[in-house]
Amino acid sequence: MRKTKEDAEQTRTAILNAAEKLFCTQGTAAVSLEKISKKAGVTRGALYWHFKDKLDLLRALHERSIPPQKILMRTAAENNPEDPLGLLEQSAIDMLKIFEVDKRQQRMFRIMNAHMLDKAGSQWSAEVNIDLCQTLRKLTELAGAQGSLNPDFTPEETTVLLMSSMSGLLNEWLRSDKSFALAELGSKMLRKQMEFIRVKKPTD
Amino acid sequence: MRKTKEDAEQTRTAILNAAEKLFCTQGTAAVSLEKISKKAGVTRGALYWHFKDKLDLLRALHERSIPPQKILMRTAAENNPEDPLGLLEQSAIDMLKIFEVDKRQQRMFRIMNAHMLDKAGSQWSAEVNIDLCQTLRKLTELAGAQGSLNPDFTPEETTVLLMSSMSGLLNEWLRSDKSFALAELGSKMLRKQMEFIRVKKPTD
DNA sequence: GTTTACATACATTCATGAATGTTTGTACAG
DNA sequence: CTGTACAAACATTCATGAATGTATGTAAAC
Repeated sequence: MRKTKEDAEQTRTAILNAAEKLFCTQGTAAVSLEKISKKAGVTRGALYWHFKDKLDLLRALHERSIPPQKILMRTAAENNPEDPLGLLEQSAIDMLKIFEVDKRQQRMFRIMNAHMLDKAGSQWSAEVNIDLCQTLRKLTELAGAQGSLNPDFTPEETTVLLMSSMSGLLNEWLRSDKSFALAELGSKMLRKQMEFIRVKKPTD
Repeated sequence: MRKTKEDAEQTRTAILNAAEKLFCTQGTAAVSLEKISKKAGVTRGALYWHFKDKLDLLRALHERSIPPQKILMRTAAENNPEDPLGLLEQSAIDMLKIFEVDKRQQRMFRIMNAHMLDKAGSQWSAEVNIDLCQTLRKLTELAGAQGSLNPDFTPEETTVLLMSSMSGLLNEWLRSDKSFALAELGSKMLRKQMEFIRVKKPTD
């Protein structure tokens, strides 16, 4: 039997990994705690030692994952935006590149996406998305204030469009079983979108 | 006690309505057949008379709903496309307008979206989306063949972009609790997107 | 009288959570 | 350095409830 702290931590992560994969493929409701612990090579006793219940497991999964939105936010928050829209575009592209190769992010995206309805899940997801929306709003409003935004679109509308196209792209990529090059096509799309989001300068 | 065929049909639709609302707000896994029948004002016996099990209920729900994709497809298939991209744009706008006011479509979109993982749900959803993709592909390839497509994008890429932005827009609209005018903003976005999807004709 | 359209009752499965048992690491006394 | 006490890290067992599915009852329609 294992007893050292390293081994305990190893068990914990084994449980988390098993849960992540099962949740991703079968949904959070369909997979029992026994399935998870079995896949992790332990019993339910171990699971209940490390986690209070299924929701606690989900919370832990959510904690250890770095959602793609956070990455975008972090990049956008760190830099001082002298060119908000350019920063936004680059951050989004970076996010796509990371998401494309990070299986954990992909799984968590699926899990949290499907778990939106189940009461508790909406809390975290909503929080994350509200944070993201506010960051985007800040950047788009800054762009609007400094006159680099196409007057056809308000900052709010721009935020909605960016949120939609990004989440839609990720969803479509996963649903189509990664049938296209995410970062490549996404970058192309973003560049074109930025063209009409930016102010038209026919004669500068 | 009710016994006529009308009454039976009425009971059936009452069950479907109850299921639709509960599934939409709480997710398909969280709501039991008893909750559904109770909300419908009947017992589980009635439910089991009309439907084999929960999946059969979902299938019936899916059958009686006209998914927004179907509308787009129908419109696109009926008309003979002399201007594929224009037809596509108009069809998408029509879809948005209908979706914006049709609560049933909104609920079904939520349900099917959340049910993607639960094995069986993916079957129908996948079928619908494959159908939609193929129709879009047909139109975009036609546009490509007749030279109205921007050479920067292949027909496949265009299909992906349209699918992404549309589904993303619907998702964002629902998730933000309808915080913006769907058809209005969607039309604006589509018009701009079509500008860069269409071939640039600087000197015609 | 036969089938429809249910309601009621019951059997069964299954996940959960708690309670308890067991083994091992670890600290400390001597 | 050795035995002992205690707690961590699990495994095992059990009780409970909830959901499901089925079997049966039954009144009205046809």
